[in-house]
Amino acid sequence: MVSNRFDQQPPPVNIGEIARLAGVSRSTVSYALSGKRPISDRTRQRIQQVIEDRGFQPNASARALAHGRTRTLGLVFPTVSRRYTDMQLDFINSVVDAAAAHDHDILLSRSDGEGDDSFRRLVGERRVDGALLMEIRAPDSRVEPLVRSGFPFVSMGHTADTATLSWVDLDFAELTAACVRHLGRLGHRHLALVGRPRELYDAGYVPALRGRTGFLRATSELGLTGEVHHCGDDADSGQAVVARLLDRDPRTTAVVTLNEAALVGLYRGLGLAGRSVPGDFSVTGVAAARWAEAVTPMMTGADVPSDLMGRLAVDLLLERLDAPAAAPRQHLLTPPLTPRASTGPAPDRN
Amino acid sequence: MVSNRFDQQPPPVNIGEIARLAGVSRSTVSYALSGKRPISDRTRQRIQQVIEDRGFQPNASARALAHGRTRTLGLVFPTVSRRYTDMQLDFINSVVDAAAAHDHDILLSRSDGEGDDSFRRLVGERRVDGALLMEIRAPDSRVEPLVRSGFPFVSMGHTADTATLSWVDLDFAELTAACVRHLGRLGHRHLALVGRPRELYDAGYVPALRGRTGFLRATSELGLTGEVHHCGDDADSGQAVVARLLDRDPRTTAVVTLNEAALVGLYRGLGLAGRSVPGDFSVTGVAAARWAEAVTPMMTGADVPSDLMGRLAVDLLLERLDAPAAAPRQHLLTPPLTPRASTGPAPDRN
DNA sequence: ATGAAAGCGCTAACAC
DNA sequence: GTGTTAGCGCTTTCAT
Repeated sequence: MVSNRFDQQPPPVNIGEIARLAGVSRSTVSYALSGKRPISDRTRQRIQQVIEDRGFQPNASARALAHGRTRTLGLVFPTVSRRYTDMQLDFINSVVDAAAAHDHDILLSRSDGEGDDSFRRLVGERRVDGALLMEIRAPDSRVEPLVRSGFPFVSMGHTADTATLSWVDLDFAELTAACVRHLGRLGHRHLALVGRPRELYDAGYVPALRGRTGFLRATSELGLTGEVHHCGDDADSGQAVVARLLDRDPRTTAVVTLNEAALVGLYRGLGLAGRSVPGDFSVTGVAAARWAEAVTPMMTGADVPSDLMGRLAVDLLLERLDAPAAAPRQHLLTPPLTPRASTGPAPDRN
Repeated sequence: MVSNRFDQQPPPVNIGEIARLAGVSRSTVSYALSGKRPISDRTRQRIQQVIEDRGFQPNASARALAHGRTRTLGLVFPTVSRRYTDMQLDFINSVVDAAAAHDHDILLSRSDGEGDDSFRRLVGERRVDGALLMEIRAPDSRVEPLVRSGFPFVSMGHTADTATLSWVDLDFAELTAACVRHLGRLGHRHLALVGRPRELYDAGYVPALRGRTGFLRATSELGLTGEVHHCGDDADSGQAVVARLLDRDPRTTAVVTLNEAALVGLYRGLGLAGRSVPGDFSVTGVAAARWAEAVTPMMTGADVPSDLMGRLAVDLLLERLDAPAAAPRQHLLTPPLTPRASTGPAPDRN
């Protein structure tokens, strides 16, 4: 046993100690802290003084046990996503900040539902008051057990149960459709969709699915051809998909992309294929502004408002916690296309 | 008050209920769960049965209060880093997984130390058993209060107190030096360092500082010129820094970069400046393999082992928790340069 | 305006 | 091998 600077663990001050030193009862200290009943100025000041002297801070576990609230929210990612994407990172960030603004903390968990240890700890052991489900899929194994147990949650993305659950989502169908219409107006007749990795579709990842639906519907409504392509979440895959889509339909003059991580590679691939953007090829889609602006020429597209979404999700969840009986609410967002420099008139082909 | 599916909150089962149904005392149930004292097979089975029937799971707050351990670790980012970098994302991921492997959860916090609400909740209210400090700086306002209070923590990156604290770090000085020596062997005489954003240096961000030191020492030892440049954490800044460094010393034929997010832009800038990699310009540095492999030609460099580092940090912290009196330990990692395609002999200049 | 006391749900020392 | 009981540190009725 080596002696070191960690030895001097200070005695943990508790509310009883404060009460004793201030010459009052524990309940008085508690009420002085919560303000839930009137305390004379004199006593309050004395208590305040002692609290500051001893640096007292109420123990969170005790408080949670007595009060029934942990003031902690769970942020639950499915295990399929091995790595977080940039967009998810933004969410984590905004969720942490939004929660902090309400004196809440965020507990991170990667789990798929009931069978999962982490999930059990989170909801079963009541480590958190509510959960935020990231990367929602349909069906999503996390949803059913939560609904059944009445555990409060908000999902990022929505499944079939639109009206009975609380969620925040981007209207991917409408966003891709808007991209298609934009390209249609510019005269493009042969489009391609650059989607997310095949695994996500197989896993029922909703945004990807809805994006595809919107794309197919819009192209068919406008009488355009539209080929759908999967694409890995990385630059190399983006580069590779260009060759595939030009091979599948050489007439293609524009793409709509839902894959921001592949964007850099997409441009690289187009360069290699001898297509210049936006001269003879247009690119648009849905991505964080940061990605859209990282490429040259910068991409025209719908910017994902991660910050807003994180904040809305936290607000919705806290709302549920405060009023469990109130009707669930939803936010379906449709950010406008931000015009940049990656789309132009379809090249002449006669 | 609208009625909905959330109304049916099931009565929370507790250990007393289980004891009653199994016809034993609460302590017996507790011991059956923990295995801390022998239980007859018959009783254990009966208890087990009831537990499964009612889906009982011990309440985490109560357990934490009684046992003095929350089984939660805090992951603390300073507020300066507005967004997480890719590397930090990898850490978050690996830390969450490593913690989960030991039945622990991760609480996220953005805070700079004592004055901070989030920090107070975390350590003051004892929401977590220990903390992992990300993005350590020198001086770091989070360190002193923690040391003073004897709160267990491990930092990613190390400050002056090398031997008395627990930390995991990359030997940035040695890594940049290795890059310089590599370039020196290839005949390059005029180098530049592409660093991190100026704010990080100003904030005393240690990896950035040590990287600079190693670069300057190695270049001077080898009689090479070496110019240091700050660079924002994004592609555009990477592109911009190329112009700056070629302007400062037009003889420059190689760079060492510590800035992975700027890498794509760095390549783009070199292309615009008419330098081909590795024909007439070499690029090397420290970055996650994913980034090094995202560029063409792929970057030769030291790959950051985020996964390993996250795991080591969690192990170190749990070690501290189990044996607070043991001497602190450290891991200083020096991953080897992975040869790829971005470095070559210095171009002839006569 | 304040105090006493009964929990919150669990663990563990102390019986037997 | 099992039960009894006293906490863990706080909140909140119920008294006064």
